[in-house]
Amino acid sequence: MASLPEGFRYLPAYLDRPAQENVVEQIRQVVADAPLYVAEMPRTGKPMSVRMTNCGLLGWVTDREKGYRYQAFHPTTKRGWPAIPRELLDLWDARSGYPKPPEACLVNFYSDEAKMGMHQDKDEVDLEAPVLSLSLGNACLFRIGGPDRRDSTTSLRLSSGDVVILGGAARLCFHGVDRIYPGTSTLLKNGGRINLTLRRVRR
DNA sequence: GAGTTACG
DNA sequence: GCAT
Repeated sequence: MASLPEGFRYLPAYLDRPAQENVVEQIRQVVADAPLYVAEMPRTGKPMSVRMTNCGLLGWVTDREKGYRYQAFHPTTKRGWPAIPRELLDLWDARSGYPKPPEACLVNFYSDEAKMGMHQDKDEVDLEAPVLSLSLGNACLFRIGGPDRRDSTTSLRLSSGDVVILGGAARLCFHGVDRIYPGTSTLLKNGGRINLTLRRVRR
């Protein structure tokens, strides 16, 4: 029986349905300004199955040439990212336990076929701040291990409205999304799943 | 190695 | 389908 790392917090059904609908509307506005795009793996240029965009002062991006990084503008439009919606800033204030505001909100859109390989979030300078994640739409099978890629892992089904926080020892633990469960939510009319992750990037 | 696949 |  594998155990979850210290600092991992799971808040099931943290947002009720009206609150989820509210956030989805805010994210629709973000996407209207900063369109979803297909990110590329460093060096190989292989496309990721997840489509992404960001809001906040900084956004996490990746492409073949420059690899993983944070930057202040959308890779396609070259415009600055839209602001993080107030509801998400409030969520951070309520649950992160961190005094400074988040600078980045990565918006990952998973089609019903999309996956995310096991990885660490380690492109932030400030690794003391937790990463706070909100799931919207179809459920997924989330998996988290330890700080070493070979560490044993635990799988967890995340549903719409669930919040997960990676802080403390969990902050640098490998994690990923093995599958989406199609048709498990009516929140998004066209299916799929949205994951929002709030991060503090700079000290 | 933020992908892909193969094997129990 | 799920763990690795």
